[in-house]
Amino acid sequence: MEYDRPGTTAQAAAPRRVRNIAELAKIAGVSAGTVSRALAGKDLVNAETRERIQALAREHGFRPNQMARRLRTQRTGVIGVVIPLGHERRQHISDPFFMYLLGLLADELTEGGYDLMLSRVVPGDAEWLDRFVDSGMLDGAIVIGQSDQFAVIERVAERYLPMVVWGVRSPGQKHCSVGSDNIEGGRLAARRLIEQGCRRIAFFGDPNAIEIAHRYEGVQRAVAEAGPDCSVIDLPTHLSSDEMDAQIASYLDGPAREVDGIVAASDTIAVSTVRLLLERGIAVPGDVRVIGFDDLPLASQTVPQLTTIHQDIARGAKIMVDSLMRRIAGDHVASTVMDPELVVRASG
Amino acid sequence: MEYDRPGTTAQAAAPRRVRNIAELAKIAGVSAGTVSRALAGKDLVNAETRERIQALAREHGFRPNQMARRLRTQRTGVIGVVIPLGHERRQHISDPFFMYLLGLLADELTEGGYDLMLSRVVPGDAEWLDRFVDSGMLDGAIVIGQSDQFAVIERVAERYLPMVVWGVRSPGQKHCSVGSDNIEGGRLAARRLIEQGCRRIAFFGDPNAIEIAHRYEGVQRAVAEAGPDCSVIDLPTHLSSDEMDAQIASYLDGPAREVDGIVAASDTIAVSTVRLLLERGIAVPGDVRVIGFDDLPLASQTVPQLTTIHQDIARGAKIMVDSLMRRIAGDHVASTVMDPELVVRASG
DNA sequence: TGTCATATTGCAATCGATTGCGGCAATCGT
DNA sequence: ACGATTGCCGCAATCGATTGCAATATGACA
Repeated sequence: MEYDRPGTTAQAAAPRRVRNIAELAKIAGVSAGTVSRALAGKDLVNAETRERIQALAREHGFRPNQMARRLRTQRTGVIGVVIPLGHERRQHISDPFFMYLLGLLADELTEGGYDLMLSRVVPGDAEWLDRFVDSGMLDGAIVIGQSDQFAVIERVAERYLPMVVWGVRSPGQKHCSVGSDNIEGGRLAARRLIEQGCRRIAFFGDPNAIEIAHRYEGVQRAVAEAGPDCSVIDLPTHLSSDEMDAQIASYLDGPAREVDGIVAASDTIAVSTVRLLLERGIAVPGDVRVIGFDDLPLASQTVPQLTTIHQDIARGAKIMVDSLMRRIAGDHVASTVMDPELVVRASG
Repeated sequence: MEYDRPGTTAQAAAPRRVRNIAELAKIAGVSAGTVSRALAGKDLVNAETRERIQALAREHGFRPNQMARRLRTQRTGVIGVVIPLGHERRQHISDPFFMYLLGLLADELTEGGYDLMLSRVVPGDAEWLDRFVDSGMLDGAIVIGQSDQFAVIERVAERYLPMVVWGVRSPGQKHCSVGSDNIEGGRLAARRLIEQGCRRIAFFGDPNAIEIAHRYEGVQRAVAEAGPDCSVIDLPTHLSSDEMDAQIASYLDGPAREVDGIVAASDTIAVSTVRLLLERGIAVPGDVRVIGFDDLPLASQTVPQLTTIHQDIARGAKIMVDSLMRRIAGDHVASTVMDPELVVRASG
């Protein structure tokens, strides 16, 4: 009574793995070309043999090598996503804004049958973006944030069309960007503070990134419009996501001690700021009002919930992917600037 | 006086783009093989010609096609990262835990010269993982979370070695996993609640994912150990990240009305829970204590800060990449189980 | 000057799938 | 019954870089 003869069973259960089309062709008794067509489901091959070949492929666990297919077809089905971390000392991808946008992009792209290749780049030289788009692995590229690499992006955009960038649109800019009106966003934030009675306002953020610079500019404009009794505190710039807490603390204990309103360049900064204020016994929004930027999910999860400038990031992701698809198809697609909105919650 | 003759200058400034090695070889007056070796920096070619070719490549903006190189060398330099969303209805990648781990993995992998290919998969059939690892584009694979796909992962692991999985280790398991002792974590959380005087405890999470099931089991054990006056409230299971708020609310207003302690299956759930409790005028931790799981950055950013079970995710990421590298090299690497720790902050 | 070692470079096969073109047989039309 | 059409399939070139081996040139040495 041998129900299970080792070896025999194993062999039958798991046939020798087929590694390429030629092998499968030999087994099926047809040519490689036919197998290729059959697996692709083309109707140039007889329906019967097509199914036979597909069954054989399944049985032997065969799947065509994508690398070869892509080399031949010159189409990779991969979109590269890259964040230039030019203005950041330490190198991490785990910024909540970026992660959130990345997730949305992944959803949109997989929807369209594309894979997503993630590359974190710390621009050491001027060629980082060239290397990325010339890698020959990409059908298109998405750049998240211009950081301080505007010129580099501009140069590459001139010769590489299927590229879309999250960030600001500047006059005369060549590359296709999608983003919010950051100046207007900054202005909205500062106006809100001013309307609520704030007079000494601080901006927490690093203007080396161009988007942040725009937000700061918006704040300055709103303050200027408000008249001479209203002012912006000048702060030392660098606010890396690395030692953010310590730096914010040094602001709060130093030059920003006198402020009654803070515009944070991002929700992440706002959240930390609120927490540090509360730890010092300073009431939010009682003593100091804080306004964030982005309106990430976390903005509504904190206590107090964050008053912030809403960017429609989900729509932005959709537009980016859409614009990219059309650029891949050869269309010329213009930049998009979305309107930011003030969302009043509890912190400011 | 013609300083600038249009055409001539343009041609000199931007030479015709070279598309492949053969073209560059023709320009350089050597063979394709030599160009390949020169660009790879091998010392088989004369130093002088090597530099000449490299200069030529730079001048013409040429970079070898990675697809072809990878086809030939059978090495892609790409690690695939996939999250199976088996137990989730709606499909989004933007879960904070996943995003955080992904960021860390990206950092580790890019450090080692690898690119990262992201794939969000909603397992429709049993072949999703086969397709992924057989795509021929990957040197290795990282699976984040076993979801309800344990069996599938097990099957693939038996024939595909370079794969590492974030999640639980079960007795006799074939695949290489890295994760925390979730049962112990659940127990730690419940013990803490019990020590603080809680007697009616609820667990918020969906046990269809095996890790969550383990955490729940830990909670049950601790409660059982605490004696008969302590109990766990039974809740309807599904808690998708999609409509989390509404579901938590329905718990709080329904079956969990009487609880004095809550173990949340993740910090995300804990944060929402705390907020919803506070909105109902229920004090945390005064009336109800809440303990999270993961200890994500956001756990220390909320008010009140979250008491939670700490997983050393950064170390986990490092170990995963490390294990994967060694598996790619052919080593057999065992699973890793890390010890979770209770971090007492303010919520519980 | 002849022989042999060494330094460079060229040649051509190779990775694995795709696809235009041509061939062959079965079927159709008259 | 014979030429024309159609359906199905095979052949071989192709995508672009890599690499083992052969070939050539150069220099060293006796």
